[in-house]
Amino acid sequence: MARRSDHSREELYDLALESARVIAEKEGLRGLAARRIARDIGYTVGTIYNLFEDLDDLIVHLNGRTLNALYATLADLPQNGEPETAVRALAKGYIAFVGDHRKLWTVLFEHHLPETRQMPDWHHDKILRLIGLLERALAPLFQAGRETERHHAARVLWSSLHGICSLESAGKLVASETVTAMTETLVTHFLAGLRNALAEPLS
Amino acid sequence: MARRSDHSREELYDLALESARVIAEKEGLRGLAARRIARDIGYTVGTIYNLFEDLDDLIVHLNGRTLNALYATLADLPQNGEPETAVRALAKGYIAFVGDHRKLWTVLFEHHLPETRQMPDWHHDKILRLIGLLERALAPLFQAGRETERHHAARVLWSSLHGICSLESAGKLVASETVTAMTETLVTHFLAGLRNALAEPLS
DNA sequence: CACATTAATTAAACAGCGTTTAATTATCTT
DNA sequence: AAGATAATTAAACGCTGTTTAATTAATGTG
Repeated sequence: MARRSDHSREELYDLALESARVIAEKEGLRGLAARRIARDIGYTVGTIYNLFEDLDDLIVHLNGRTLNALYATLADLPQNGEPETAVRALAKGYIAFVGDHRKLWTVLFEHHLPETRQMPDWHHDKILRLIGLLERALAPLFQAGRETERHHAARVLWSSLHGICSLESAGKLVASETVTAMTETLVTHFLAGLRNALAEPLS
Repeated sequence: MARRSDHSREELYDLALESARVIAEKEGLRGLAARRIARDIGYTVGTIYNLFEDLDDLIVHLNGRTLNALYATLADLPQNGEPETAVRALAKGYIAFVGDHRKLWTVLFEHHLPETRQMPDWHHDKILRLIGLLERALAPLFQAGRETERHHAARVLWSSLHGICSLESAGKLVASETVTAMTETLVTHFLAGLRNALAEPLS
């Protein structure tokens, strides 16, 4: 009924997010409830509210960890010289991550903060870091001084890949198309078109 | 306290979904509550549950109407001969729809049924009908007998466009990139790459 | 027209939710 | 040892989705 020294603040924070992760992997956003997480870690709701602003905040932190995990799997991928192979490797890794942690990944994009609140900066940074991997993969295609275009192209690829996985995962594509085949088509044609455009001196 | 003949079943169904639409446009998924819709239309929750299986079902029907509205705005777009211009027109219309009905459109993709349940067939049909617009726009690029490839390419474009709007709308792109610019890049390079691949007799 | 049936509607209840509050008490500071 | 700090709890508030039994209006039938 009062201060316990069973766990440090950091340990509690970790226990809560780990419990949230397990729930999310099993049941998605619908299963994520403050009281349930509290019960899981052997505390009461109040402790959750001592650790996090509210449930939205907890989920944002959970999503931060998901972004970390995604980065970890993509960051140590072999990044060859050819943009095509590097981009394909990243896409393959991304798709594999989605397959291995479907519900967790879904929470990442299914959860929306109320519009009065915005994502913390560190969340944006984690996303930037991921897109940075694509930018690096694309680098050989762009001359120095063309960082803006590279930046832009990486975002288009990132978003498109997300869209493919997202619709497929939500069953909103209705197709027998596999994510892999669609991504292959995207990467092939987009990069071909991009290469071609960059070869012409016009733009 | 019993049967009223203020409205027919169809009228009630319509009132409920219209109320849901208004709420969703203003407050998104978070505002959608069975009791609130009931109150809005001057009935009690029980009536909502007499009309719909549950709240998920109601939202699926709301999303069906959103898909209808989207189709209505895209279907009567001028579809010129050139795939590039037709696809661009569709993309522009799509982006405009998202801009005009952001929250409503977000509900469409933010809402996920529990995995034990699946979307009704008519929902899939509405999506197929939309993708069909893209397939038609791409038609001139493909020879007869290449419907599978056309089908496939349309899905890739559709998903990519969705991804761009989705991440931008959720503030998960962090960029000053406008949706329009990203879509322009996507369409340009993807179609250029596609055209090029189709010109080569190899595949 | 009367009576029986059907079906819409309601109020009430249940169990859960997010969040806040005041009280308690273990730990930390002095 | 005493006082301040901060973690933890139980309890409450108002909300939620959903189900239930009761009510009664509309409908079908003789």
